[in-house]
Amino acid sequence: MKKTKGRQRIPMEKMEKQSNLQVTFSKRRSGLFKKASELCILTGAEVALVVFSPGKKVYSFGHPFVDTTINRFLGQNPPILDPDSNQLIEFQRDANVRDLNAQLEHVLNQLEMEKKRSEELDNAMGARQRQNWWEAPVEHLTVEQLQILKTALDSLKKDVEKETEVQMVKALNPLPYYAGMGVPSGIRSLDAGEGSSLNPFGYSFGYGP
Amino acid sequence: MKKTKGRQRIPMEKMEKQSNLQVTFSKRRSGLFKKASELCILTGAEVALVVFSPGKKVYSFGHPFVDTTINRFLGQNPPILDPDSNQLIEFQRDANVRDLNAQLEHVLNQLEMEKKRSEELDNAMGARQRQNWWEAPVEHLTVEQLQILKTALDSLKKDVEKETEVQMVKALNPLPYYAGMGVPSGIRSLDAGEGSSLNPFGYSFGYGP
DNA sequence: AGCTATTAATAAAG
DNA sequence: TCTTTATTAATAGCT
Repeated sequence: MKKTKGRQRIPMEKMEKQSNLQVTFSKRRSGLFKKASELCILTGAEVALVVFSPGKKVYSFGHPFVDTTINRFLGQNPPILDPDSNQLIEFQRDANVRDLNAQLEHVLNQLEMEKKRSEELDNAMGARQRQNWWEAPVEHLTVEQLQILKTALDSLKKDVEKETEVQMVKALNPLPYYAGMGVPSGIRSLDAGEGSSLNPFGYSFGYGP
Repeated sequence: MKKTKGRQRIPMEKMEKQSNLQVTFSKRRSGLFKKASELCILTGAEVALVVFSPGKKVYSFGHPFVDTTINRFLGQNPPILDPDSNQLIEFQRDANVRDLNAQLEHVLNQLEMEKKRSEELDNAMGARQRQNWWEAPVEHLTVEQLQILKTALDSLKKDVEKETEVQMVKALNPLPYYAGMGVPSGIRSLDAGEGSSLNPFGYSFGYGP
């Protein structure tokens, strides 16, 4: 005997039952993000995907990054270099190292902005409201932490850049073309609640051996 | 007898055969856009999707519009927020810190994979081939550098996690902001060449020539 | 959060 | 590219 009715066709229209809507959103969002990442992996396409849930929580996915792709779409960024031909694995690896560098650069920039924003908050508004909210004047501490973080990232960035530079020289020698963009993708969610027990990126990639 | 082999499982990795890659991109792009629109219709979710093909042609989909959704994501166009809620700003910033953490996590994973790949290369194939390629046995040095990088990232990650943990506690005060539910959807493509005449959900490809 | 019966998506081939 | 299979993948309805 059949244990369940199994999948049933549903009309393509706004779901009314809140319960079903919620679970359907979760399932389909997962599927959508998976499809997006697969498209990137399979074809090397550049993708930016932003989704606001019915509950207004935001989820995003990007390859190589949400922001770079969006900026490019907005016509404000130069196109990312062509991955083109199938090449020696070594070169791919080198490209990936460069990607890490780019990614760190990205994170660094974000951090810079966060720091600025924190400082602005500290200056612009008194600590009163935030005290009410957190019961503690932790803003300065936060700024300091961010500063420390910033420093750490800076030195880290130097390391990566040094590494990258070496690799670049080696890679540029025998190869006539210049390429960037490798495997990396970025995904993030401002709220994991609706995303269930997914990894920090809100979704699991089929990376790895 | 079977006319075709039907669908076959394919490895989730970059496709090498250009012919297949092209057709796969087309098919999967269609599927992705369809899924995105279905998610909107079914759950009323707000979505922005931008895809650059391997050939750098761009396709986009948005509900209610690509731009509005992107702007909202970028925080440029904050939909009617509580005038007195600096909490929202605080929360946003906290969320961004969490994003940084996620990004670092991602970079870390990438680095891990790069390291593995390097080691595999060192073991699997002798340095002979790469020597021919680069004229120098620098592979070991690279691995070491990656190792150092890994360590640096690890400690950095701890820092961020600590910071994040603090912020999380403070931010456990979700504040979904208002957003109007728009009916219209918009989709556009800067290049119709790669787009088919398919139009399963009322979105159309191929503005312009 | 798991299961299973179905439907939907899609890799191959024409 | 468009159509037709033959399979695999996604997911609606339950628990």
